[in-house]
Amino acid sequence: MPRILIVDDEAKIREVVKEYAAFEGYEVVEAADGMEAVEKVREDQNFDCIIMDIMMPKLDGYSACKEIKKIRNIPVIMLSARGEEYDKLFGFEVGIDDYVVKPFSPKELMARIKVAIKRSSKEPSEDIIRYKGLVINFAARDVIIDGKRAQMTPKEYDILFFLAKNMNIAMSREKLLEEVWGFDFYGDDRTVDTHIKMLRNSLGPYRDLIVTLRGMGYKFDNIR
Amino acid sequence: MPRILIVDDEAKIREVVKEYAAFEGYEVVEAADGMEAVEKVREDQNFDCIIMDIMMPKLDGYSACKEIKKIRNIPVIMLSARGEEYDKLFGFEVGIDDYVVKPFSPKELMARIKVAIKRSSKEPSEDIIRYKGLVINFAARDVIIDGKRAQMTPKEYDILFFLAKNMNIAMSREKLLEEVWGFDFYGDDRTVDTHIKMLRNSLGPYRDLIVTLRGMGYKFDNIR
DNA sequence: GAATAATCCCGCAAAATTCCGAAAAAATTC
DNA sequence: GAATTTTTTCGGAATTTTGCGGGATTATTC
Repeated sequence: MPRILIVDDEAKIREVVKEYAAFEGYEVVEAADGMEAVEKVREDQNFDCIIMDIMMPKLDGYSACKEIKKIRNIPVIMLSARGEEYDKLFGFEVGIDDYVVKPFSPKELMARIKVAIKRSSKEPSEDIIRYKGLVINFAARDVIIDGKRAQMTPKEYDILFFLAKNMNIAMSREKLLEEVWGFDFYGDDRTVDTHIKMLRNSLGPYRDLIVTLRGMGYKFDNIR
Repeated sequence: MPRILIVDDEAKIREVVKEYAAFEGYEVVEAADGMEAVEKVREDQNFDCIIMDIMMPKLDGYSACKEIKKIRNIPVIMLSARGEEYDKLFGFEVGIDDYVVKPFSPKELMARIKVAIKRSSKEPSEDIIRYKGLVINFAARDVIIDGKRAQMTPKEYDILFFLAKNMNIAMSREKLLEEVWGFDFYGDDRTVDTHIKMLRNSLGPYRDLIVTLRGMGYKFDNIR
């Protein structure tokens, strides 16, 4: 269930949005001003979208948006009275994602929320990649295969991480040598083959995720 | 200078948009209906944004958008009368990127165009060519034919990628040998023919996209 | 200095490339 | 429009390349 945060000093507007959003299946949290919104985001970072008025006491919508974006890149949809400067509204330095004019159609707002969430969910975020029982944790530098931690050599980790981070992107041996070994490696191309071989062995049932691109190189591939 | 395409059957609306857009520094191309828009995109693919009405003769905005997205992922902003179904508008299966209600504020429209262009330019240029059920993914180095991944040899990939990247441009055998094989290839011209033959077999139902230019060479051709 | 990792080497099987000749298709000439 | 020439396509076979497994050697780490 996606969570959205509605920020407005008018309780009536919050109420309307909440009602529609609940109907759409969102969990709604309210905030009465920008300050409160920033605090809520700080406490509990997993909002999927924020709807925010511009004119608010304590901290206005622009400034609140800027602060929130520093914490986490949550899509922000601004509400404002007609006549505001559009240039400011969409100012990318503020980071506003979309914008609805007051008085607004709740249906339109809901549609825009949906789009904003969809769009943000598309872009890569996490530091963890999962594929079935394979979990690659970049930060922790470990790999879990069907619940058990995989035992890998440093090079194997490096190659796997590099390929996984560039998922579905073809990598030539030269590119791999450059990126994983470093520019100052003057060795045989075939060294890559050997390490891929060992990596595959370490990956056990997921060995097929590393696919060979004949005459070219390798790629990490989770498609099909 | 960014190029935008304005599609509407009312000349007056096109005129207004054109005026504002010109002021913002855009190059504007007009189309009077969906069919014309699709054709324009096919001919000259480098529009940065498309503004399109929904209600139009010949081909409506939805269908035109769908067609255009097959050719290339250009951001599309829809114009429509208030009261349209928002769900449909933002239907992701259609691929609409944004939406403005008629009668609209030209300033708002300009702001949204700016955002749409900025957003699309930010995302990693998708390096994907689509034609009906054929998807060529350069980065992943794979080709999908009607949902199934095609199995191709390195040379077949290389030729297809080269021809697809130079879509609708005639390529002599010499040029192909030079670009795909490399300058240091001293073999028979007819080698190209054989590989084209195999490539066509691999392309199955899309074999006709590789057209023969008698006495000259080949080209990748998505027209008709 | 023993264990572990990384690199290199060799050979085989499979895959890919090239070449060749014949058939087919298109263009040209009569 | 038939015959001829040119060009392309097709099928197959010889040749070359490539990836990978096994294993040996060298480097690194504790």
